[in-house]
Amino acid sequence: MLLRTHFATDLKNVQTGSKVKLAGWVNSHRDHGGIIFIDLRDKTGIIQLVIDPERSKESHSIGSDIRDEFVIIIDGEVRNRGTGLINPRIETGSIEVIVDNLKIESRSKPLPFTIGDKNVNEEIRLKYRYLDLRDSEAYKTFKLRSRVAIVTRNLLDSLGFLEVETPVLTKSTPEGARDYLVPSRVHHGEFFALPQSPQIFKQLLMVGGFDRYFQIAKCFRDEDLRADRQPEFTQIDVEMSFCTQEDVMNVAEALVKTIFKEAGHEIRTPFRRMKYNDAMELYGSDKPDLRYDMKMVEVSDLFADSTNDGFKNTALNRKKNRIKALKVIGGDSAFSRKILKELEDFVMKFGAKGLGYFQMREDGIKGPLTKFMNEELLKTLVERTDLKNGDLLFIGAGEKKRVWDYMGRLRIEIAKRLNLIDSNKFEFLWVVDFPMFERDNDGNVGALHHPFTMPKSLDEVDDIEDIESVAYDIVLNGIELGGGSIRIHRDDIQKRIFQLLNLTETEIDEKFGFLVEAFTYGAPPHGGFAIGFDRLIMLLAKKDSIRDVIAFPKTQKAQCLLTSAPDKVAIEKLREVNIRVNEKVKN
RNA sequence: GCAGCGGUAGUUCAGCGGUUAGAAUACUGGCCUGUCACGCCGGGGGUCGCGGGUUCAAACCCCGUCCGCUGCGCCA
Repeated sequence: MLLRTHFATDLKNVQTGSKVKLAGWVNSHRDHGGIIFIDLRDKTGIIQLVIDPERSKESHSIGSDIRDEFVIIIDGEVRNRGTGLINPRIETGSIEVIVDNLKIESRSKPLPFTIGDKNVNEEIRLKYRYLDLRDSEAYKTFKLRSRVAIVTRNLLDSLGFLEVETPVLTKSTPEGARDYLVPSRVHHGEFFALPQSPQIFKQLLMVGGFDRYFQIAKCFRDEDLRADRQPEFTQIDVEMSFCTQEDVMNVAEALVKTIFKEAGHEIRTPFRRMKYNDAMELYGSDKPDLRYDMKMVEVSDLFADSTNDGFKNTALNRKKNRIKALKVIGGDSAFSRKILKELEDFVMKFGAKGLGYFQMREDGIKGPLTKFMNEELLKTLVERTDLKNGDLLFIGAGEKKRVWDYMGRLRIEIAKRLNLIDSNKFEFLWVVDFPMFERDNDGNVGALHHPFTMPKSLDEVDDIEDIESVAYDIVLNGIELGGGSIRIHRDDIQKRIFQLLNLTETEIDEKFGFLVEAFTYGAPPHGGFAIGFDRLIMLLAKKDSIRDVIAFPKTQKAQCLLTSAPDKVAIEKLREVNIRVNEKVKN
């Protein structure tokens, strides 16, 4: 026998007078002493139940005991509500179900918070995540997530991609993020690592001749969290053989287009493209938000002739430094002295020594820096930046990476403050031609993308940072949605890259020997991409936090408040895996 | 690791050195046959995150600590 015949909102399409069986939660109840109203909720929505003692005395006596969030199962009859009794605020507001038989299936204690109340602290909502998920908006979000996963599988299947699962217990590799480690019971003192991505395995699948692979893969990185970063997350991982960068981009675009269509958005392909270097010079970011303009303008040459030694010396070393101007249309009136100070403090957090500015007024260009420039230079500056009355021009000067970074951040900050961002827009962009290597603050050379990326050339160059790679990122509205590259498929090139990354022969052999060896047995040229699945859903669902699109997310301290994981384990279990825990030592 | 904000009734908040710590809502007892956040009358409910200090007196000031959020570092 069925426990229910319909979901709540199905009843819109049911003949009045039909006998139905319904099941769900009591969303709210209104007991008038005589008649009782219950709003019954299931995953589809709400339907009003009426319990009338004249119809069913027994149901009425059970019904008077009912409280919110009880789980009930009822038999009843669908009927139209009388005139003036229609509730336009619910989908089923013109009908109701008169109850003939009522069963309380499961009782509920008073809830710690009201279902759907978004003002409740996240801490309490995460502890009772199963209650938070009862909200219909959460259901909608996860329905979207499910749909996107399904269209992803269908599209990639239709393009000849094979879904393959790669190991979760795998090998720790030296580069990249911190690994989550899993002790081996069988091998004393040895550990598995959880994969940061299936990168190496998917390349080995190409060597295995699978030609086209995909996976909706869980990835793990033991790094500190952000609003859009969780320690375990999901990516759509794709790899293909005998392909060019164009082939990979076509697949990625087709996939993104299909996904957005499923979410109700028609988007145009192909996406715009921009070289990494242009992105940095114009927007100070490798993931520029193109929903608003505000490009940076190079003004080093003008300051080279200024009478301020600081600016002048910065300007003269064009290889190392930049002086960038950022125009804010109408910014002179929009930004008070106090706000200018706030913006200066803002950029100084990111290493700026200060923030210069010019103001365009009725009677000419003003500002603290005008005294260092002659009329001719000021005139050129106004022309080059197309400065109009009422505009403000910010000037950032210093080491180029630093200037790119803080002026890029300033651009975003100003766009937020002036409401320049159209939240309904989707601006896609391919950022291409990434550098192969990058030096960190200590001067150590690392791979910008990852060490399996094909360099455009390994010929001798002045600076290792000048070597470009066949790598590309998909950027949407200033967020890195995903990225990929053409990979190295030759053992000699792969070895050379590891050497340039200062790995010793022994390290290469121990950590990546199996990969390099695989390339000695006939490896096809290959490449691919990965898209951050959670971030993608977050954007489509217009959520501010990745936690809203993950069923059981972790807090910023990487804990699960629902299960209290991670947790201590019994000493016997530790002994079994040959681990002893040290006392906590401060510093 | 660092910075900012927050932690007071089940929940959301007010109180910011001086009676017995309040409000709304939730909960609960009673009444109520057309409500839809039902209504009306009554009732109960607090480790003011935790520990220490200053003070005649601390939810309030100081120090430490824990937790949550946002960001920085970190995240090939």
